[in-house]
Amino acid sequence: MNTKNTNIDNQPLDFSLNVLKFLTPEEQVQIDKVQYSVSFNKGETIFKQGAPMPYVIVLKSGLAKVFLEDGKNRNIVLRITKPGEIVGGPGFFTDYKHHFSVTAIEDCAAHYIDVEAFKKLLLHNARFGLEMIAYLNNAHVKLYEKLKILTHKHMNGRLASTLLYLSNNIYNSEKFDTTLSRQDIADMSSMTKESAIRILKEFKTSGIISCQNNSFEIHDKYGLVNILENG
Amino acid sequence: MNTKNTNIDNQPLDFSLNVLKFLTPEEQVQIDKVQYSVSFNKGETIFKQGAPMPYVIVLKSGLAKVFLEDGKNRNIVLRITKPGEIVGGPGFFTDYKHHFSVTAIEDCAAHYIDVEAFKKLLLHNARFGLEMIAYLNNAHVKLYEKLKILTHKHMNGRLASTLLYLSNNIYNSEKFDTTLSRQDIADMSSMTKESAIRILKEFKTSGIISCQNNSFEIHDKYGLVNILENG
DNA sequence: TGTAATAATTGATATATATCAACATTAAAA
DNA sequence: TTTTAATGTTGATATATATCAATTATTACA
Repeated sequence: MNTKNTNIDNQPLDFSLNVLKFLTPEEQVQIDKVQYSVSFNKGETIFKQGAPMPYVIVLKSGLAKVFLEDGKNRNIVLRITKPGEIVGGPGFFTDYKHHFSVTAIEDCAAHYIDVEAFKKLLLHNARFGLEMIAYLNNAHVKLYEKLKILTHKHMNGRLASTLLYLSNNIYNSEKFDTTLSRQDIADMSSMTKESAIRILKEFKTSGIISCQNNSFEIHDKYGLVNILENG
Repeated sequence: MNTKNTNIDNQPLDFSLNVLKFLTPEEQVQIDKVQYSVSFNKGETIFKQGAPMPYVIVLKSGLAKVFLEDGKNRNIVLRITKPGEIVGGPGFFTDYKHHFSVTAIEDCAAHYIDVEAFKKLLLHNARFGLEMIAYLNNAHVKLYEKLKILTHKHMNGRLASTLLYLSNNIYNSEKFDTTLSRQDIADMSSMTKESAIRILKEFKTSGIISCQNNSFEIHDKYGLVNILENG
């Protein structure tokens, strides 16, 4: 954290963005009082796998990578998290620890919500709890997809999947600049950065994409889908 | 399904086993009325990935494998499910479809609970909902572990992990007979059956385990842990 | 019980992927 | 700007793992 971290000019939560919209207006006022905002610079750690989790975090602006650390030096980037998303992970109501790390890949702002206050809301508003279950289940299904891709697809397919994810889910454009490094892209695709670079070049040579430094453009989305599905 | 499938002599649910214990006595009576029991022979499909999910299932007896199908011919066995465990998967409150398949690996009996009745309980009993969230989060954390092992460990480590899982979590003994085939064990470890067989032989030769047909014995559990952690 | 079908095993080989080392480029800092 | 550090790129090589084909053991079943 740095000097930008402050809750002096605290920003209100945007309740339209996520399951928090299922809170009653009174509950929303109540939770807005106990939350506070923190800013992070690109590259800063928002929280760290294994650390205790006194807060549920809702990203307010910027992008962050959510990743598993394996104790050695290889990471698995599970997803990129966007504004409005709840990042607390499955730690709550189990061991109250974070089970993944989150690092800002752009300058970020995040709301911190006390986990006990959050729990109280779940205990008093069953509808909210139900929506939370739906939200968690959704994340769970996505993890199954990831597991299938990472274990049963070859490198080309895995990298195609990563590019499609970035284009469709994160940058919402066939053309995007990213602050992700080649290593990050490799960590999203479960391969070494050397392999990621080689396959990017292959894709470039075959005209499916173009990329230079941090600028990417997907020319043939169907081609990528085909590589993902058929090898 | 076969002639054993019947709800004529319906068995009552055992509420001590899982999150259902957080239901009130009245709710337990209510849910016991709408549930019914079904029996499956070894090898029978309990439910199938992609199928609609009108029921949450609680295994009553026997063991079943929970696995992802990738559309081709390779499966990922996520876990073995035991009596008392809720098997409904993350389909509920998302798309009401099953996101994995479940097949009996022994003769099984299962309780079927109407998913709408289950949902109603969640809406009326927030405590139950909270425990359900904890339960789902727990499953989520385990999936992270699996993801780490399957993507960052070599075959020896992955197979060691599978053997430890069977011994510690399923059969609760260093010595166990299993109804899992070599292919199942391979599917749990994300490798081909040929590779699984070769590594089992390696483990046998080095004296860490012995196995013949369906009988396994782990002689050096610490050795397996070491292989899992260090290669 | 004998026979067919299924599962387990082994070996030879091909392929996918990581590793290592060198070098180039870009970004950061003084 | 110059220098340093970090990141990206390429090629050569080693290794892990899958595939294929053949053989044997086990189970189901007529």
